[in-house]
Amino acid sequence: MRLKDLAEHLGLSQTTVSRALNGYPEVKEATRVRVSEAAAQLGYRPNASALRLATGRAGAVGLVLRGADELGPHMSEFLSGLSGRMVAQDIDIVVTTVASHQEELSAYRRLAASQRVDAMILHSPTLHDERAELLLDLKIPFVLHGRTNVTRPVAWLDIDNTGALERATSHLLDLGHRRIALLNGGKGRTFAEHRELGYMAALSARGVAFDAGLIGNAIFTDEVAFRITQSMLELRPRPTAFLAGSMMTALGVFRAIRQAGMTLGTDVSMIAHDDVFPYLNADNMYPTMSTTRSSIRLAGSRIAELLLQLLGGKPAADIHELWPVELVLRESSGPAPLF
Amino acid sequence: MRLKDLAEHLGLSQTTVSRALNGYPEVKEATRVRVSEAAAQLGYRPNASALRLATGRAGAVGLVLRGADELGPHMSEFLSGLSGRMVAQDIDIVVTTVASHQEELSAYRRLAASQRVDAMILHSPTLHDERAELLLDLKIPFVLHGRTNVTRPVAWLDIDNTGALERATSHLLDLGHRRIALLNGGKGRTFAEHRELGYMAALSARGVAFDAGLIGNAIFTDEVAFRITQSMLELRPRPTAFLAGSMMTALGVFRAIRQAGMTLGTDVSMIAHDDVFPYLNADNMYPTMSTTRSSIRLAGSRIAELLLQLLGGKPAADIHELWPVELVLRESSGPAPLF
DNA sequence: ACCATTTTTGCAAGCATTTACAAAATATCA
DNA sequence: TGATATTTTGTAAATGCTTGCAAAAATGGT
Repeated sequence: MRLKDLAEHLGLSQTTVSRALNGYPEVKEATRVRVSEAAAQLGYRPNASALRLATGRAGAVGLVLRGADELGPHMSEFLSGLSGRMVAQDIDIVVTTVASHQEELSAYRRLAASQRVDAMILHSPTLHDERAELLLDLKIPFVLHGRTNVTRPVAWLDIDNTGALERATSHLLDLGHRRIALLNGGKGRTFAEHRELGYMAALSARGVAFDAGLIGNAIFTDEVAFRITQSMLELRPRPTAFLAGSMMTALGVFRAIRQAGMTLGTDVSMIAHDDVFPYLNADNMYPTMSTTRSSIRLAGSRIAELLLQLLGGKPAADIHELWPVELVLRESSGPAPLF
Repeated sequence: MRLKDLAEHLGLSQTTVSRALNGYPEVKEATRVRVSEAAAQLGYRPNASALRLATGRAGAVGLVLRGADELGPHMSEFLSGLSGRMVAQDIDIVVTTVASHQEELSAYRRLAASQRVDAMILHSPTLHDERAELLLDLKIPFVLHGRTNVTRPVAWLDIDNTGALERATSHLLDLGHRRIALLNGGKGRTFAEHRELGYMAALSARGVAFDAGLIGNAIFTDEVAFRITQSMLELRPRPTAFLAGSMMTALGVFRAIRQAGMTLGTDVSMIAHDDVFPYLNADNMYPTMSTTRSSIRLAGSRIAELLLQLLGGKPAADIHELWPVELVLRESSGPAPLF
């Protein structure tokens, strides 16, 4: 069913039918109704390729994922939020996975040159991100989930990681903890650096010495967190509190604490960062988990919105959002133990 | 940089340039080289929309995901495999998320009517799957990951869930276990039904009574598995072995066993299904985990291949692959305890 | 009933590619 | 050296939509 067929069926020109369906003002109301009904009845939908060629818009946004580690629960939630909003505008999300940094850069070049997407989502940035520079050079609009240091204006949405960690760390210090472990993300990643900044700021505000041995930089998985926690618990004096970078990390820390015969919330405290996974509720854990919380799904749908604004012509320089992070205290964080 | 520009730059017609780049035989070798070099030099790539309109192919395949629960680690791995293969053919993967069954069906209709994709990937089927029927009605080619009962021919790739569970269950029976719990996927889902079939077959082959209380049907997450295991361990007589539907499930079972003060591999045994996640290695666990193993990532890349064959004209009826599942015995499965 | 507006519709030219078909250039052979 | 076969290139139509501009129809005022 092409536009032409529909037009013939109605005894109208393609022009009129097209205008009726696209809400142009110069078409008679009665005609519009007649056209809309016929279109719905016959299940007409414009051919996407033709529409894209005619309008010059790709009707799609791109998302590049590196390896499977980036395609974990965080990205899943984010993608849900993103897609939910995009589907309403009939904009596709084109997902590409790449295995290396080089592959990633050439993926952007490919997408840009073939005009497959109108814009990109850039995520998990490093402090100085080559990908952002490339996208700017390629003049392909994008919204950054996170932040990075570039001179040219960039649209971004980020959560206040520094503030979150500063508050969480301060709270643990208030409870008497002095040996506080930080299970952070990979070195160089902006969010991890920001978190470390907040952690350090809180420590130095109290004059508490910093111990590099209490910082772990790794991917956020159960297993990895389990190992790191195990070895940290063997330190003397051992840490009495843990800051876990994600809920997955928290599960690993949890396991290691239990395996060491200790009890979470009394022997050891923990505050985890909660990206709000529907299937991993901090309230339902034993003990319930104290968290710094910010919905990554919400971030996804908001970024979709920002992307639409960007495509609508709003300057990237005017698109910046820094979301505050809640600190929710539950049972896993308690006073430091007295040895 | 359009084809026209490139052609003018070379002093050739669009036709010749197009043919040179697309490997047609009737173009002189010297010309082809000259064109290819200029194209590479100037970074020319055909405009995707124009190419799609001209060829009538969408150059994309669709993947619809329901809610975030479907977008977990399994899908992530699968997607990696799929994308890795598709990128080589310059075929996009268009991802849509939907919140309800109705939304899902209309998503297919939308994709089909607008000819946004050449084919779809259908996954997580039920025994009788309405979505498969719809796709068949819409005449949109698809490859099914799993199996379903439809009369018309369907291309599919599945693993031998029945065989896997039959072997795993038999092995536990050999070790003397008589109360074996099955933590299965949602009721009605084909893979879950197939697994139950294998489980039942093994039981009845030994004349072991079936107890409905030992079967759990739920999503494969740590938390849910933890709860189910906890309550099952309170049964008297309690189960002495667990069949876990996924590695996430296994982690939950693990935790519940430990929390109950029991030891995995001696007090309780477990065999888990391992979809091979790079960050969750059965060999690195304590104790190491016995598994039924089949790489879901490999399935993803193979399905990409099958999809290409299907688009190449191979009849769906000829595209069926049933993969055997390995049984890898490690430390988590041992003899039944003597009470 | 006529003219001037205003509203509504249609014609045809894009958009960037592919690909029948025709034409030109080159090679082959007597 | 032509005539013929073969290789190489070009012309133009087609893909299905949008949209500038022109034409037709309806409306309003006198």
